[in-house]
Amino acid sequence: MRPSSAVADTSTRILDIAERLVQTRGFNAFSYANIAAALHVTTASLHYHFPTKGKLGERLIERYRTGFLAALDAIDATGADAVQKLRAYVGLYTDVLARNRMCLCGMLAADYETLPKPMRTELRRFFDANEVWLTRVLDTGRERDELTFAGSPVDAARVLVAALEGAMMLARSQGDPARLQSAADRMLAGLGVKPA
Amino acid sequence: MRPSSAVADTSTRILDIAERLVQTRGFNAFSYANIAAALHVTTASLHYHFPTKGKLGERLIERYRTGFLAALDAIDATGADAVQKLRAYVGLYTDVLARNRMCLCGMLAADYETLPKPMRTELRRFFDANEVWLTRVLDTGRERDELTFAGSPVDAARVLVAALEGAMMLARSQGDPARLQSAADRMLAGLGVKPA
DNA sequence: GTCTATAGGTGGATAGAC
DNA sequence: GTCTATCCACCTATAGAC
Repeated sequence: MRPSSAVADTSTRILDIAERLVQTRGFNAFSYANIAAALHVTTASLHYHFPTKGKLGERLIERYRTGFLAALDAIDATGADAVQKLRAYVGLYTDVLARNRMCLCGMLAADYETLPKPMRTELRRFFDANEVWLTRVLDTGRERDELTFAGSPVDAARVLVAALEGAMMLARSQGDPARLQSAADRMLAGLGVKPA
Repeated sequence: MRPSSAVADTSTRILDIAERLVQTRGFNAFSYANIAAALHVTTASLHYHFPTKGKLGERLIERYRTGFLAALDAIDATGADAVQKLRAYVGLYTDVLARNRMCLCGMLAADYETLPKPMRTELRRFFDANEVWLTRVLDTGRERDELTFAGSPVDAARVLVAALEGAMMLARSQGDPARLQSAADRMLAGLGVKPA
């Protein structure tokens, strides 16, 4: 999920910086000039790698989704039970906030109305994939009596994502990062996960 | 909560238009030119009423909070029980989305890092006041056995707000407004509110 | 791949006439 | 209160040299 510490190529470094800017400021509040300054190059140089801001945005979401899904695969690979998987899933969100960032796609969801169509499509893909994974974990977990909750797994998955995204935003603006973990604990409790 | 249908003075009309723009596009994606065009005046004229964009933003949040708190007072005035109050509270959010808007303060929470200090202060005030009301309803409701939930009322209030704000954003970007009500129903069920 | 230079547009904001 | 005119900073993007 985090950029490699090895020296990366220019495109990657551009994406790393742009990602941080979107995660903190939003898509409409950063510029090529911001990236150029951080990278000590000119804005013309950036356009060689990403012809338009929209294209840069598309690659940003695509890469974020890939990294996120890789993290979900890694959780699956541990062979943990549903409870442990959910705790690890929540950890992906708390880790982002711990680095003083918001979820890239949560930020872009707020910017949705102003995004070019291809970015909107990429954004939907992220939340769809996220939901698919979470729904499967919830469904399987309940079948195995590791989890307890009423209603459909997909609805439970959606409200969990919503609560995490919302809590992250509110935690920042209320100046209290601990509220994210607190919200997550409550949501997990509602799924039959006992306090750690 | 909605602008009066009677002819309003210029300052009010400016706020009405700016409010809609922020609720759909965010604070950094609207301009004085947008408002001027909608109002058929020049941007210079707008600066007479609101000297800076930051001051306009402050008044926007202040007015939104006042309207929101008035709506909460109206809910209290009905003398309804906690269950009915919570349903009415959720209705405030679904009404906003039904008008193709986001919560003004949810949008500004995403823009938080880029906001001038006075706007940040106003924003916190909104969520604090919101939380105080909701906490009281939850606390009283549980005392009277109208609600059932574990943990502190304030934590329950916070996660409910987070879920509603998050669900509103996701409902829009996933093109499925019904997800907000669905998320709300789930959250209320977790507070011991039986399906309507 | 990165640069200089620049285009063409939009941003928030102000001075001063009416 | 609203206008015209204008400032200057910033924006995304391109052309063409190196």
